[in-house]
Amino acid sequence: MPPDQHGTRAQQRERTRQTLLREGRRLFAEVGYGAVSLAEIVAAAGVTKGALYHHFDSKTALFRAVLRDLQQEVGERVMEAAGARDDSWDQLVAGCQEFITATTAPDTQRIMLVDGPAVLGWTEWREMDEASSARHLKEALTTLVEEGVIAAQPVAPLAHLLSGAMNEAALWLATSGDPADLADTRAALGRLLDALRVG
Amino acid sequence: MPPDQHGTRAQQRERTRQTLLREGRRLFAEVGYGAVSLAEIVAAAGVTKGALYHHFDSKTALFRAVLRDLQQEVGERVMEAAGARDDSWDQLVAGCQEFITATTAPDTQRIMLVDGPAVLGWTEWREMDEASSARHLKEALTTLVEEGVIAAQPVAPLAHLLSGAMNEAALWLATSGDPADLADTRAALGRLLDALRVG
DNA sequence: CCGTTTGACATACCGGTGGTATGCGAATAG
DNA sequence: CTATTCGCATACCACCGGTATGTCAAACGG
Repeated sequence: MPPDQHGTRAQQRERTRQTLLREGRRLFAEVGYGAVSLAEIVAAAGVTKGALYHHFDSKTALFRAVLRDLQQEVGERVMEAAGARDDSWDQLVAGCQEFITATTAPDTQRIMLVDGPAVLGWTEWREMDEASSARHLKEALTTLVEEGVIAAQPVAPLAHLLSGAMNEAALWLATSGDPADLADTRAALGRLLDALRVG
Repeated sequence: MPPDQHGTRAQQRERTRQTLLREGRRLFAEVGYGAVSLAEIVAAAGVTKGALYHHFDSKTALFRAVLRDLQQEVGERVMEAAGARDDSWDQLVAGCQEFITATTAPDTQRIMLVDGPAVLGWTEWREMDEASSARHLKEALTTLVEEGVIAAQPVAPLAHLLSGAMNEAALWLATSGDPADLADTRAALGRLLDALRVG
């Protein structure tokens, strides 16, 4: 009995779970958490409510799982963009720019930035954000303080200010549609970041 | 028939309406929009659902009215704080600081910053915010650009970045509880604002 | 190979929710 | 004094999130 092919059972389970997550993400993004019913989600996934509640404890739990995946994806994109640079300062700037780009996708927005805090509560949302992307921001700022690139100061308030600024900017850019706004925002953010450097 | 005392009728109507708004605001703030039912609201107000739907079209409409009042109050506080200063630059700083102070009240937060965008959608929430407080921020920045205090640049992206930064900061400060965080945040925000000044 | 068990779902059902249609009684108008 | 308006209560509905139970094939032990 080698467990080489412990197979069809767990495979099917995972397939169903992924389908639920996929359709849930799509519908949450399209119409928002409050406006989508479990009946719609399970219908789109081709299963029933029984299947959904077999995989997730509640509608909120499904949303939480969707959000976690999304944040992980964004976090990886940010880390990848930052990792392509050598200088600590360049890593910060690249990471911030990539974050805005990644979260400007309209689908992602509603889940990550709008419904997330409302559905899970701001505290839990913050913890999840911290675990995925805000942590990288804090680490980058800490490194820069240690290197003396930016003035010595508590990094937590700074991280929150910057995180909030980028979130709101991404939200705005998604609705503006004007490509010039993206460039202007990047420029403005760059100026704000530059303010941190020791002169 | 002078309409001097067109009286008890409209008075009672307004009394009921205000009671609904008061209890609605309290419950929305305490447990959040999704977790409070209309039954609870009308029970707390001492009326029935018939009364609520006579005054408001829907649960969302009641929330919208509550949010509008709240934003107006915050907007007035910000304008008052700014009006106490003469210099344009001081007005901006005072207004920003007052905004953070005003929106750090835990009750206000959930309605204004968390549930607001999720319930009404980010677009409508932005329009309402624009009408109450973000407009003042834009105007202050425009004035400062005209006066040459800060570098010539599009004010819209800047306003969004700052607005988002302050929103997130207020959210964070409400949960941190540490008074030092407030001071640190003000200092950090001050440094970011200083970055805008022409050297 | 076969009975038994497990587990991944489907089905049936429930209390409660936002929303609506209607009824009613007092304040107002004429 | 009658008619009408209107602020609100009552009764009711479709639907939603959540639960309890049933079902049938895959996994397993012998």
